[in-house]
Amino acid sequence: MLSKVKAYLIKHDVKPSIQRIAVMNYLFNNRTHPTVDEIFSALSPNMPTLSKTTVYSTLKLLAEKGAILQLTIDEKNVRYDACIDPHAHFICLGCGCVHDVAPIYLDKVHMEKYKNLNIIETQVYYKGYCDECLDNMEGKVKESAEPDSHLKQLNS
Amino acid sequence: MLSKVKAYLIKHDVKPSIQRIAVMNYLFNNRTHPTVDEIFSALSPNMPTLSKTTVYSTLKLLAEKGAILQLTIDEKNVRYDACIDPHAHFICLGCGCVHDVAPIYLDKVHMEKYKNLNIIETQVYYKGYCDECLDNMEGKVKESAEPDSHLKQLNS
DNA sequence: TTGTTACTTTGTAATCATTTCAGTTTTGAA
DNA sequence: TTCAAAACTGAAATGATTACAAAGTAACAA
Repeated sequence: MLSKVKAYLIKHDVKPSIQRIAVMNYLFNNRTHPTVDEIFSALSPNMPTLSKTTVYSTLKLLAEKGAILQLTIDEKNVRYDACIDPHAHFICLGCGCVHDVAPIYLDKVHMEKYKNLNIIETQVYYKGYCDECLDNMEGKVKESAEPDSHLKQLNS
Repeated sequence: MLSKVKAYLIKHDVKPSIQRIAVMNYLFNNRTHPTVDEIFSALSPNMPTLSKTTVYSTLKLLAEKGAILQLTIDEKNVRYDACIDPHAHFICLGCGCVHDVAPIYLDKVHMEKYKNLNIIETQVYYKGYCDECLDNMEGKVKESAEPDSHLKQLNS
């Protein structure tokens, strides 16, 4: 079962230590874009000797090797994503949850124009309020929470 | 001269104090996406009583009111941008410089699909190496600095 | 003008995510 | 088995950001 994770690490030029397998496996099974703390807290009970420093260094290594994505959509905490296929992210300004938002394709003509920029990674972040939070607001705070001046939709 | 800045603040429902005008004016004149520290260090000499806390709270207020943009493209520091028109950002993984990358238009069909997400802000971040850094590399480290596994271009 | 009230600014202290580092353990090749 | 390199650990340091209480300022009515 974990041999798949092991193979994945090796494929990405990461030596598969117990700790690295545990972190990578957690990310495969938890697509909630967890923070370092969440990952550490989840693994710690079953791995009492695990150090948070190791979680930090492992995530850094995995991101460097392209095995995972590092998201800065949340100003408070860096989040990690095992899905490295092209897709965008949505964060709810109410509850802070982060969702995948399916593959995004940027305008071909536009991308052509910036070929010379040597882009090796693209991040698309959407910020707004999820359905659940909107329901909880029920019009009362909604207005003040969404000032027009915040509207910056980039669709043509 | 500063009355324009003043009017801009009032337009965005921000009371124009001396400090707020100074911060906003700095952002208007410095389109380098400065960090809190850069803004504070630049203003401090001419405003010896200015507190860094004030710079923090002012930037937070301005962003909340939609007068400026808050960028999390740089993992180290939050950066601020006086230009609130739709545009994307590029950060150089070598020197850390941040450039504007002209307006980006996301695929219309795609956006239609996510109308229900109540998106009120969109951020598009590109990461790569600027020309200057590429020149300095001259092929030697270039290879190791750009592993294929990092390639995640989102253009179709 | 004076008094009152709310808002803003200031500086210090606290917080919290992240990094550094030195010592220890593990791994893997000879 | 031995040994050097790599990985892990935990404590301490760092550095950005926030909390907070006190001082200053603006608005405005009496």
